[in-house]
Amino acid sequence: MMPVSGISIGYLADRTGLAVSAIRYYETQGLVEPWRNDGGQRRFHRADIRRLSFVMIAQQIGFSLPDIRGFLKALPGGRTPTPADWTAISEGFREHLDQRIETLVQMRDKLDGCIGCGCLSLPNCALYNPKDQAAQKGKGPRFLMGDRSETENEV
Amino acid sequence: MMPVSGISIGYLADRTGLAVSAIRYYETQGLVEPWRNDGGQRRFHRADIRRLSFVMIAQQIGFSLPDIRGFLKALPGGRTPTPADWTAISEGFREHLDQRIETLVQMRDKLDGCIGCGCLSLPNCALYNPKDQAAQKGKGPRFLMGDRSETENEV
DNA sequence: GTAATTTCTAAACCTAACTTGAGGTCAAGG
DNA sequence: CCTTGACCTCAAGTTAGGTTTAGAAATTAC
Repeated sequence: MMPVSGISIGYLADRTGLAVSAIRYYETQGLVEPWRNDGGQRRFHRADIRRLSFVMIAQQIGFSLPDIRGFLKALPGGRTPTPADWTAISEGFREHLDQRIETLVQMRDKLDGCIGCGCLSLPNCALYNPKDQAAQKGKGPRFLMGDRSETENEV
Repeated sequence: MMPVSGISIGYLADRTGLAVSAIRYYETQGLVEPWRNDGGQRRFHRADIRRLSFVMIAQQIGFSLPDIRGFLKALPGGRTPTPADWTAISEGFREHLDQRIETLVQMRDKLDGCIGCGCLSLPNCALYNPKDQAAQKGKGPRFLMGDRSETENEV
């Protein structure tokens, strides 16, 4: 085995495309855990290139940094994802993506309906109402677009 | 015609489901333009219920407040969208949604590819690289997941 | 052995979209 | 008249995900 001298933050930044400041920030968020050399500078594992790449991909897919920290912590020993880990995790990613897509498609369908009928009254409209907001109390828009029930002479 | 006395911010909040503070904020962003009564309190048009509902829908579809202000300003006289306006605008909304969906679907396809091949080297991976970031300089992850080229004994 | 880079820390700053708080006013009911 | 609730302004706080800055110390390059 070669000595594990570790790589510098600048090299890691080059290899991942992240800013040095971003990597330091990720450390505060528990996404990487470098050690320090004698001079007090951070040293990273080479595998952290892969680890941070994983972070970047997960972000693109829509996960927050706390989410991602959760994924990483769930791995045996909190290690950086191996190929096998990646296969398992990416299944979950796919489901997340599927859901996001599904939500948008539903929104699009709803929008098409609104265009088609032209009524603009949308009492059941999901557009402004992604998942839960509707059920809250008696509040919320009752006749969203166009409330012609009361005296409205304008427009 | 009845006198246009206008509605209060509290009533508008009730009808739209927005917080009073949010409506005041929207005013600072140029999304509504109430006038004041003798006591200095805001008075809104009844049509502003519809106007703010429009704002909420556009937000759900992914537009920023400045974007939305643009839509509203583009309308004749900066009026609240009428049914006819809505039909025209919603076509544009649909395109925006289509694009968002398309982006996610491409990401999903890419992800499927990564799962399938299991190589984890992703030199051309679009996942972390939504649209432009790749072209910048010589930077960026070169072998994203797993850079086995140099001495790497750890996983 | 210098000079030029890199890295260090801590705190402040940034955007978006709001909320909260302090301190004061306005309007309606009893 | 007095109280209560809705409203007012302005400043500061919030969350997410970072960036910027300043001054100092470590490392690398020549």
